[in-house]
Amino acid sequence: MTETSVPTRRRYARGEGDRLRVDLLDAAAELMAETGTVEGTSLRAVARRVGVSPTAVYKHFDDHGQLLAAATDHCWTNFSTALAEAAERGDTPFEAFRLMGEAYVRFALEQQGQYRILFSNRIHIEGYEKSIGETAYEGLYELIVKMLTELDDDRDPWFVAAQVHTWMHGIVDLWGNHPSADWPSVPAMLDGLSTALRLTPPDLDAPD
Amino acid sequence: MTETSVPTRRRYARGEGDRLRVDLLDAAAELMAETGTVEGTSLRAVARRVGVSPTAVYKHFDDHGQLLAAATDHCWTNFSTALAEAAERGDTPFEAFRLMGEAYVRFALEQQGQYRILFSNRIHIEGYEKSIGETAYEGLYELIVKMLTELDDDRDPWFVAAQVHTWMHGIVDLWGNHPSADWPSVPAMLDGLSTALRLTPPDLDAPD
DNA sequence: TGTACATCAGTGAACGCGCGTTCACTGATGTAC
DNA sequence: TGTACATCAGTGAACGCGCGTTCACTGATGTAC
Repeated sequence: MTETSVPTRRRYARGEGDRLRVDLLDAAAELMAETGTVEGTSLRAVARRVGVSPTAVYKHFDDHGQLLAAATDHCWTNFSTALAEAAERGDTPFEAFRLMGEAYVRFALEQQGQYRILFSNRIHIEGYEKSIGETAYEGLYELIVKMLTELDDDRDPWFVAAQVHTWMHGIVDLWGNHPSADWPSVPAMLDGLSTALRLTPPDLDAPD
Repeated sequence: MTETSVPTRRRYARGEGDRLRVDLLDAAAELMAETGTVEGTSLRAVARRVGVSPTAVYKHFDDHGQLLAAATDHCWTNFSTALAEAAERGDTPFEAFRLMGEAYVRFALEQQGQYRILFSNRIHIEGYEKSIGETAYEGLYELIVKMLTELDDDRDPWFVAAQVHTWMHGIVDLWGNHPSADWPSVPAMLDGLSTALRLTPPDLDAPD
């Protein structure tokens, strides 16, 4: 049990050495996701998973911190992509909003480790100043502008976006960290959010 | 710089040895709060801060995990107390709700480390199964029951409590983890929450 | 077509460190006689 | 009032471990001549 069993890796051909960089990032993201902590992900463990000596990491990253920072960026890309793809499948902004919400919850629950790394882990790595997932946030902002327009609603879309984002984060983060507690269902909470923030299609608002 | 400088601690008198237990819990909570991680808080560091040898810890805790678990409970108590005290200062349930909300945000921002430990850190310590801060949650639940009664509102208080809690958590957690992002102000978000969830005093609801 | 050589993709041993834990101990102090 | 002793509140050295990082190296491979 717990054999070392290096997966008999073949070295990359001459000129393809940069591919190891990607392998290291994937492995680091996996490990960070499994343990749920960034700082607890050791350089040696990442190298071990790829099947390479710890020294090889230094060919691609200055030090441990740079490896972690790059791997964190890797997770941001995964998250933004998932949300953008979901939103694209909606025909109306309201549908897109709902699909995006479901994708958000799905990513947070299925890729719990990655989500935690992005939103529930303060990362203090020297030189790493990446702000909150901007691509994803811009997509949400645009959706909200469209919905408010259709609703003839003059609320500040930036404020509403902050409301949506904080609430969504609270839902999935508390659920992720306290799965045993007795929470309402996901659809119920998403419905509740749309209703409370008045982000439902116009025809459903009529019989108020 | 970074001198060892043991603070010339005097050993506790005979019969008072249990006080070291409390000292260790305080130091552990402090360290956990400073670094923001539970697992990263070493037994040796806790002992060092108290001014005692690592071995002394074993007189009061079975092992490293038990120390961390007990220190986490310590933080729960601090949090629940802060919220309960704030709520008591309100004359109406609506006032109490607002005060509790402000206390929640204050605790989360001022005692950021402690807050993170409670809500943003999954703790996997064998034998530690403490669920989410029940005392604090019961206080919130009761407040919501009172408010809904005064408002003649037949919503499920348990569902509304979950809405409030998830949203509050999302607000402070995102702010804590991404302080550089451009968020609305605390009072604005709290007002927005009360309004969206219709938890404002009855006389303010009239001119709808 | 052959061969010397620079380059590339790594390796392996070693370092000093802090860690959790165990073991045998020490020295002050209250209590029994 | 005196003293032996059990108890209590700790200590100090040692262990094996995984860590980040450094250093000198190795062996395959494409390229220049």
